[in-house]
Amino acid sequence: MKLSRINWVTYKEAPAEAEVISQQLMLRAGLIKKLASGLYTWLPMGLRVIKKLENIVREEMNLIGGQEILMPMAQPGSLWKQSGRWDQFGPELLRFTDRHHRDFCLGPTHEEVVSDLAGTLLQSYKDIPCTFYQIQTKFRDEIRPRFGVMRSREFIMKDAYSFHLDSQSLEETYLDMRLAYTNILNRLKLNFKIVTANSGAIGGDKSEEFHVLANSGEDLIGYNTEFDYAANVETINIAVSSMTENDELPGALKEVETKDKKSIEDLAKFLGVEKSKVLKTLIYKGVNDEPIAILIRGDHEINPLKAEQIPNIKKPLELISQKDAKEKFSLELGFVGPLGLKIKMYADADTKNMKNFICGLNQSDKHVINANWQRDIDLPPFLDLRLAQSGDHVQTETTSFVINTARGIEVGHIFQLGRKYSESFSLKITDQDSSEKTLTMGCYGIGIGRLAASCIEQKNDANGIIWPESIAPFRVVIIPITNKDNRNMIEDESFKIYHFLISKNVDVAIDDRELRPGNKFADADLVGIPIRIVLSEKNLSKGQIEIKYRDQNESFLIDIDNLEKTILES
RNA sequence: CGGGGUAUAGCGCAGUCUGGUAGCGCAACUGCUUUGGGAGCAGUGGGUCGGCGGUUCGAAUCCGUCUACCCCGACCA
Repeated sequence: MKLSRINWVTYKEAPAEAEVISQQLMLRAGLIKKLASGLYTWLPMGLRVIKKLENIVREEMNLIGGQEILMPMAQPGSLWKQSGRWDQFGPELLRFTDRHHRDFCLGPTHEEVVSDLAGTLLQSYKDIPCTFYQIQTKFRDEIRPRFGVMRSREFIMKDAYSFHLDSQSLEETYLDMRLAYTNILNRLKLNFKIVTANSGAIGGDKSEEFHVLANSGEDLIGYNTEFDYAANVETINIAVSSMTENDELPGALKEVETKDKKSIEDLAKFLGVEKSKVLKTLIYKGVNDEPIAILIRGDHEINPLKAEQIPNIKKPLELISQKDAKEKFSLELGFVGPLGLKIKMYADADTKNMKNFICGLNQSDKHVINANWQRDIDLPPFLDLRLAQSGDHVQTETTSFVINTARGIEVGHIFQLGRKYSESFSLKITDQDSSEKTLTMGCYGIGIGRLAASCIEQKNDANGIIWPESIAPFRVVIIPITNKDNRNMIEDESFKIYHFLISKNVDVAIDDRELRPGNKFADADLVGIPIRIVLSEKNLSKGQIEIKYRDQNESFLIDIDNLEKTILES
């Protein structure tokens, strides 16, 4: 490709709204253009990256026997009502009606459509197991699109669905898929972890997420490398209290003025204590308008997935509003505490060993110090209700250990769905013995745009993107350095090399634009082309050309005769 | 959905308080010079100042209203 023929514009400055490095560099390097919140156009240079990524994913899917299909993005609402997700999914599902007033939605995922397909395509035990996949645009009306293509509303995703007679067959395909995803991420040279996960809105039995480690990641992962353990903190059950019992003697319960100290942060600072000395009381909505209190240590956070297990609590978990608290239940938020509180209470297990703690007194601007269980407050049920933190102990079947935490970008998610959809869509086949059997399913997703962004998050420098060779927009760029006297000669030599590399199937671009060398170097670095070949009069006169790899600092000279060997073997 | 902010040339911004000829840098275009890390000189084009309404002799600027975009929060009482 001649770069003079691509409409490619680069910028020295990123738009002010670009927050994370991948978003800044994608915009600066002319890979994407924003259309509206969470909607991006892939420009010619950027789409080359996407197409290469898609092909890597496609190759790995085909290797494990996946069959590529393409399903519609607009989906009939009737299918979603059949699965029950029309009501479950919430406003992320973009709904609309057609001219006949029929309900439709834009597909955020395709379990319904593929189930409908499987109902007609799969008849006999001979038809399974099988796996369908597609690479397609999804739409999710995200509450807050962010970070460029990392969390956009419209995005490209590879989604795959497998059908089986029994869980053993499902497990086999699941493991194939797990390996395929591992291969994909390895081919992109990404540093990632496979973590056990919650299946969320998709539903199902077992699931794992693939997280690319990056500080800009939106998820928190608890891990222990020694024990080969990694899990989304949401799923981690905390086995051992991080707080051992102490023999502190109970002090006298005492009321304190705490004017306007509504947050734990302010309160702890005001009283000169650690946040862990404070018992936090959170009031959630219950199913029948009856509030429920959760007590937790001041330095801990509620795990919504665990809290939603509390009987009669509203799902999804929702705190009551300031207004309702005051008007309906006479609660002064910020000063609520278990002392004399008349509503149903549950406490996190880690509060059990707290002694002489601080809590609200259910009056404006007042807390108490030296509160103690039993003496002052009847024991509530103690449950594991909090999010795991770095330093927490995790108990597995065989052993226990301490975890660290890291941030991750969720690029892939694989599920063993079981029969959730096959039952609502009556997916049955005839078995060998002529009996009817209900199918079981798996589903597997990987975000294409998010993979591209992840690569940039993990590898970049002050000059721009450092792509892995497998997905760079071009693998090699040739830059001729000319002046008016040697122009024809240098360009001839450059095009000779260009055509030679094309004949060897090398993905090569030549920078034939009317620019000074500095601009060409800057652009090549910014867009992250892995190999740069520079032709200059000085080196050509010795029969040499200069090679520089994007991820190394120093360039080196080679004889032109050695070009093929150098490029093809690198 | 709640809170905060922004909207002026393709991008980054000033001008708004105190109403009076719409500016700067980068980018683009033309010419000349230059050609190993985002060139220099000279010149050129590009704006209904987010939309609508109001106040005023006069509005980017003041008032009202709508819209879009961004940030924080939406579980920390």
